[in-house]
Amino acid sequence: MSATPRKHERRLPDDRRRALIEAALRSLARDGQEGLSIRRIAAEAGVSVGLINHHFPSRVALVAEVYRLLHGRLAEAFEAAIRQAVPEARARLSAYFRASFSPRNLDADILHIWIIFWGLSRSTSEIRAVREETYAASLGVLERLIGEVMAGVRPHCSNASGKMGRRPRGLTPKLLAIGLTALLDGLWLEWCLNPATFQPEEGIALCEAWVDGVIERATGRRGAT
Amino acid sequence: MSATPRKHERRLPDDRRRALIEAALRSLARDGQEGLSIRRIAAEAGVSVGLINHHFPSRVALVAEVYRLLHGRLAEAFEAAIRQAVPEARARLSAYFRASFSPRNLDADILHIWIIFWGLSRSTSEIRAVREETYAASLGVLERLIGEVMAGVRPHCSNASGKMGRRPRGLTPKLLAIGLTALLDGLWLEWCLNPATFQPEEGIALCEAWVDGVIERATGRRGAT
DNA sequence: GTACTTATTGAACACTCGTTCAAGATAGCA
DNA sequence: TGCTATCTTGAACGAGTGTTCAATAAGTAC
Repeated sequence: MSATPRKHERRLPDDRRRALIEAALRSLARDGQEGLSIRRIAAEAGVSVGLINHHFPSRVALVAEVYRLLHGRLAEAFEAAIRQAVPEARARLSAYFRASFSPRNLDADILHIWIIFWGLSRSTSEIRAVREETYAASLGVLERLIGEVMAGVRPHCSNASGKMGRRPRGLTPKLLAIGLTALLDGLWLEWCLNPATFQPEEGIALCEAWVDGVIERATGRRGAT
Repeated sequence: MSATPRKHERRLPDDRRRALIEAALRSLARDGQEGLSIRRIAAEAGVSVGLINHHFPSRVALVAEVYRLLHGRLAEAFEAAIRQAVPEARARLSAYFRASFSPRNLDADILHIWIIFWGLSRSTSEIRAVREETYAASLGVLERLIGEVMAGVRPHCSNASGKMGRRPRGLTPKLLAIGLTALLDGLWLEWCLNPATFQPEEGIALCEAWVDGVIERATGRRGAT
């Protein structure tokens, strides 16, 4: 009646790689900086230390894959939220904000991982490269949405007191996307350092106000009533 | 004829402490995360490893002092810029932005140190406490300026902390200060991760647009610019 | 059932880490 | 010129690091 006394289980390289990446993500979420340790990742995956270097050329190669996985999950969640929204660009931006501050994404343990990645990207060119690649992708999504809002879709908010100032020059959709990304990153950062600073709905309100105020002004048009 | 062959120089505790804090700051700026090492800090200060624990109870106590020093320098620079500006609150806010993106403050090596502090504040309560303390101080400065801009109050008038005016959607000066801080932090972060993403004057333009658009809207008044 | 490929193990290596503490050096004071 | 207080040194310690690699074992093909 004895079960097979296997000492370990062999898995296909692709399966094992994915399992290691996900274990590393959990280790990072659980232990922060210290979760980067090969031994902790191996323990989290239920595997010996040596296995990681059998599937990844180095530790940073694994971390880079964790970066890609985490970005992919977030990007997928945001794009799903956008797809489910009303087709107007302005409404889709709102959906993006709601997704950004939804309980599902406001996970301090996960958000802290970005801080670790940012720290690594200074000295580790491989991590820096992944950051560039994922930042450009995120920026592109926002740039397109902002461009659509500026181009023709009427803002659904009204501005009772009508006079607009001079049209600010040089606020291109790309620069505005950089600004909005900075605002979002800054709010995420503050929220994960101290969730008591503001409420999620206040974060959304700040983003909405940014769009209503800054994009509308940059477009040089009055808000349609 | 022979110079005294002293093996080391004794210094007063306060002098030595300050020298160690400044050496730690240089070490952090030079080597990033690895610059946190006691041995690197000691080498940067031209001192033996053991001395640090003679003047500081632990390594994090020293790092906390570096945090305070760095914040103090930045805060001093910003407040000097504000003081030198025209007394109108809006102009002082602009001076704050110009100081924020001046070449003197846009030092990637220094900005990277904030990332290290943010990372430490997750696991180290002492660092987290310093972050709270300095964040609250920075926020207070911006909150006061934003409050004055919204109220249309001149800086020398005593500012009663009563109601400042109608604020349609709960965008209080404090919440707006949180948003502006997030925008500034996000822009600093992106700039130090990749200085090629935007130019300093573009960063200033984004902040100005934020004030012109968001604060104006929150106040329910038309633009002052 | 045997041969073979290779996923997996874990000890070993050569570091770095923060902290401790006995021993030594220095400056002020007598 | 001692004497003394204490600033300073640096070896030692125990623990942790990423990576390497010979040995092992699991699953597949024959």
